[in-house]
Amino acid sequence: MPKQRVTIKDISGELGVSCAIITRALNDRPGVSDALRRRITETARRLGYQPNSVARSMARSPIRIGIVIPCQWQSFYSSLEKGIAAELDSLLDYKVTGEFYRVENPYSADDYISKLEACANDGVDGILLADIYPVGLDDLFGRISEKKTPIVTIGLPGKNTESVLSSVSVDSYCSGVMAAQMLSKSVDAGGRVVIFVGSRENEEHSLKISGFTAEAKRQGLRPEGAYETNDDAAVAERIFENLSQSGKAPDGIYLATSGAQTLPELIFRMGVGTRIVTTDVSDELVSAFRHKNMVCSIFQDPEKQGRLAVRALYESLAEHIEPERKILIPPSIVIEANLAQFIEK
Amino acid sequence: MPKQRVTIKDISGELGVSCAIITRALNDRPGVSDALRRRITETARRLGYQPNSVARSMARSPIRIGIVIPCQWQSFYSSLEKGIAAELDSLLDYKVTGEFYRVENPYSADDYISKLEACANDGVDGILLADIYPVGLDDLFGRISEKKTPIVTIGLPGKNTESVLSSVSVDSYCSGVMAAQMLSKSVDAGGRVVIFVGSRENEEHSLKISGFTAEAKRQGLRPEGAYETNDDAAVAERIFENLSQSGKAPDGIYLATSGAQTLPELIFRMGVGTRIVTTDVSDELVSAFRHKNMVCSIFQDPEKQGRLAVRALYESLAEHIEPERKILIPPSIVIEANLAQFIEK
DNA sequence: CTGAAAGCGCTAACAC
DNA sequence: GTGTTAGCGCTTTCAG
Repeated sequence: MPKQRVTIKDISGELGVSCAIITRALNDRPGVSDALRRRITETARRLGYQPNSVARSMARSPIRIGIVIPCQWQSFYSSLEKGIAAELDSLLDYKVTGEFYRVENPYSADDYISKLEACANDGVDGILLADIYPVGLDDLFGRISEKKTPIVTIGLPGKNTESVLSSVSVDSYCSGVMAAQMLSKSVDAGGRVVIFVGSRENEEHSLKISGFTAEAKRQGLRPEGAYETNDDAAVAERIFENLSQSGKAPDGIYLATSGAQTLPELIFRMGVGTRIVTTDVSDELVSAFRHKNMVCSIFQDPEKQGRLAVRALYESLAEHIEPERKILIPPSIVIEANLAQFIEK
Repeated sequence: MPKQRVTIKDISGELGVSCAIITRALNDRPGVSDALRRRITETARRLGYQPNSVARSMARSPIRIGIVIPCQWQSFYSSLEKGIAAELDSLLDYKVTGEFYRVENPYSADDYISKLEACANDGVDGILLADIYPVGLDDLFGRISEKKTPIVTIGLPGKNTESVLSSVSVDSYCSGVMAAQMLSKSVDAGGRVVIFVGSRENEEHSLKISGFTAEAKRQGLRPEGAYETNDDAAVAERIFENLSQSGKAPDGIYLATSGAQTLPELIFRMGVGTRIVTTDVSDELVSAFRHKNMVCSIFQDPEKQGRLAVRALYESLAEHIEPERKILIPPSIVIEANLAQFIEK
């Protein structure tokens, strides 16, 4: 019986105009005189009007989201896709549907471009673009036709960001800092530490290097280099063996890419004391957590990245809510005791 | 243009009955012949009908949730309330409203009972009950009048759980295990560790003790006792000083209650080497993270507990979804590097 | 440029 | 027991 919520009907009553014109005005659609539009927005604010998102999504025409994503090829992408699918699913009642466009060769910009264009030509209302690996999207956006379809990316889009509504990624610099701090709890002061990444060209990987190196120094450790594995387990293993050749294996390693998850096992077999911080949690990695050299993993929550990206796009499309330009997921620390929560999903 | 979603209209067409009777049947409401009810549920399943929650919440009458919660007295409760309020807020468009009943004296069962009854008498559709500290709810449920209003608790409800629809709490045993594992990364094998709790009578605290003690042993540490602080900082400090009297301060401490957050500062001032794991993140604690003795904090995410509790109650009330009887929040590890994400909220 | 009317999918109130 | 009607708050035709 108290103050009900304000509806457009209230505004309509207050102003003596029809509901139809009010929606148009409030949703920035054409076909309203400037004078009336101003009066409407004005009284809407005065009355404290908040659109009812439930009623809105009931009435509007369906929203179609196109998803351009590499074929599942790393565990990262399959989790990512799971998150995207989950969020799409929860938006089903809101008349949102997703259409997947799968990129066969994730190293080919051309493949991305053709899928992006196909997607835009199909007339989707918004596009979700999973990152190109290992480089940014600069090249891409220079070449695709200028549709005004909003794009949300997963992974940092590189320099050419004007055409991107929002990007979702992990806070990579923070990941690096966290790895260094965790290592410093198990490695004595003055210990030598290294970082392995996929490719330095990838902005997120280079941010991890910066964060890790800076913090390692601050913690009194000795950072001794960043190595590129190209996400090839064999390469990673070779590099590590070379490093240990001279009899002095590093005291700590931050394996900052989820592309070479077999390295920990090699390190255990070698019997060196190197403490390890890894990235994410794949099946191969699970058993490693029991080993004494394993410090923790830094979890990037790919599933959450997928969910947030869909949601940002939806809110922009449906509720006219401008998303943050850059959505950063804070990484989590995984140890043996809380491992379960990161794999069950 | 493919297959649209199945609606009750489709079922109605299929069976030649009205939509009204279909809702009744599908929502287990009286006034439908058993035969028809069966036919309806049958074809609903056959057609793969999924109720549209958006349309449903538009049409139904409002849902009122009563929230019985202590006056904010620990930081835990203010975060909890923030989470509850946030979730209620996001359910506004779904015609859900919350009414708060604040308990003045959280140590008095009588106060809880009177508020619970007031709440039930006001005719709310569901009740959210924040835990009684430090004991369980056993005493309570023995005495309140037997309304069938569903109750969701925050915190373990003790033995008398039949009357509780669901309980939301942190995974306390896991917290204990995590604390022990984190300490074992900084404390040498054979090190002596202790745990401080609020009260052993509190089921969650005693679970923390079990988890911590068992895992400390497994990690080769020497657990040397669990101490009750009654959430009194002065008591906690006195106990710690006594422990260190003989010149042998413990090598590690798990401060498993958020009630005595000033202890770390004392330990720093004493200049002993004791490594510290704390609980949650309060303002007093923030500066402690820079200290070398600080290992981490185990975050119980009170805000999330509040959100999940509201959601469980809502889904049960609105969507007839039976919640898990016991919803366990996995704790998170807080170190200096990721501190920000836990305080900004 | 503005309004009237229909309807999203479901539920509630009332007839039959 | 079952059907009919009238909305929930908003958007979307389609007239004017």
